[in-house]
Amino acid sequence: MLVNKRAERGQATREHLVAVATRLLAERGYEDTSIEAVLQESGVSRGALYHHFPGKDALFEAALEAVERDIAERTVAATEGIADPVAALRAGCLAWVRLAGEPVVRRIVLVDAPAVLGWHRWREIEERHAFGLLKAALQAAADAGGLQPGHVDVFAHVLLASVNEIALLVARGAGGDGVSAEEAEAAVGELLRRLLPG
Amino acid sequence: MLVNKRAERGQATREHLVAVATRLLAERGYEDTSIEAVLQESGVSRGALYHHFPGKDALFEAALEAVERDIAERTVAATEGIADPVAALRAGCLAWVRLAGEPVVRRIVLVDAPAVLGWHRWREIEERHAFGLLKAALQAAADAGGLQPGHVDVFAHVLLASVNEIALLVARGAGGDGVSAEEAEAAVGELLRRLLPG
DNA sequence: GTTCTAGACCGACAGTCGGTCTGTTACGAG
DNA sequence: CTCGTAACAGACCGACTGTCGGTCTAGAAC
Repeated sequence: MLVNKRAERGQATREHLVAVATRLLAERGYEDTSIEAVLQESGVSRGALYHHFPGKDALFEAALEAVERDIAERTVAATEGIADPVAALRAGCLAWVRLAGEPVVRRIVLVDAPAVLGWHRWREIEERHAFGLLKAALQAAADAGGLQPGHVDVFAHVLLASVNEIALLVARGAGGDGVSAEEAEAAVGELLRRLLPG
Repeated sequence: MLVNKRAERGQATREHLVAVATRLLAERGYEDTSIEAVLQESGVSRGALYHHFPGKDALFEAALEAVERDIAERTVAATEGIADPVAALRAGCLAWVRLAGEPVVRRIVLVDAPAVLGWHRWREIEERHAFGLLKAALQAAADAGGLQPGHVDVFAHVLLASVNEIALLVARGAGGDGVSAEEAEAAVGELLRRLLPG
């Protein structure tokens, strides 16, 4: 073993930082989460943090990656075993709407990420995770919906943006003036029925 | 006139600050735009700025309001004189996609606003401007599209999120790996055709 | 015309934050 | 045992946001 105890401990510190950062970022948002607070809550020193991450954005990006990996995994779990492409797409979208209701996902993935990393970089990361799954599922369902191959990419983006918006509507609805979870799921169904008729 | 020259000058200072802030915010984004820079570029003193705005967020919000007012006005200009509700909706969406291609709109309205003001407050402001128009247009077009009244609100959000996403896709496309303006406008047409069949 | 008021404006200052830099420690290779 | 290096420590720096006491001047009051 070239490295072992040392690398292990380093990895542990890194993961601990990401875990603490993810929690604080979800609670307070990027701007109101200070590096100082992350250091204090994690008990890690300033030097250690900057040894693992070049800056605050990088720490945010690591947290984002962790959240994305988690929700992508949970989304595929919700669709596995479904043979029909359209049904699988529907199940995936519903699972996504439910997941995006969690504050961690909402704040980090949907609200802060575009502003912190830029829209371009944000979509690059999503493409490697949940959005990649969605695009593949839509590709598989394209024939059934009479969707031209050239439109699959744009419609994948449209569908992603739509379910994200619906998830945020549900989150707002917790206060009363919004949309209930049932209404949202009905809306997702209606949306897919209209986007992919047939 | 109870107040005149004094209030006039105050208003001018305020508007000047908003104008300078809008430009800088569009160029650098919220995080990289310092109050210091706004002060320097505008020639206004620190005290004057904080006399007009309680903080950086408030200055951002004022800039956002100004941009929203502008694009709402330009969007209605693109739809006036169109009698058919669906055609008016289509024209409005196409106008919006074109407007959202401008860096000022993209950066301030679409990328930074949700993170700075929070998603909820963001949509409140949009509801008073461009989004309000869209919802009204969709309401008018609901019958033609066989849309249930209960779904109009959610679908208005879906449509807004979709055209925003398409606009951002076009902006990315300027680099080459994205979507051309023609493809985007075709996609908007196709989207509306599927959302409102009939 | 003098006085008074209040809103517009000023700029020094405090506190915080992100990031840097110079060490120090200890694991593991040779 | 020695040495190199990854992991860590924490003092420090420049920049930034927001505050606070004070100044100036247009117009009201008389």
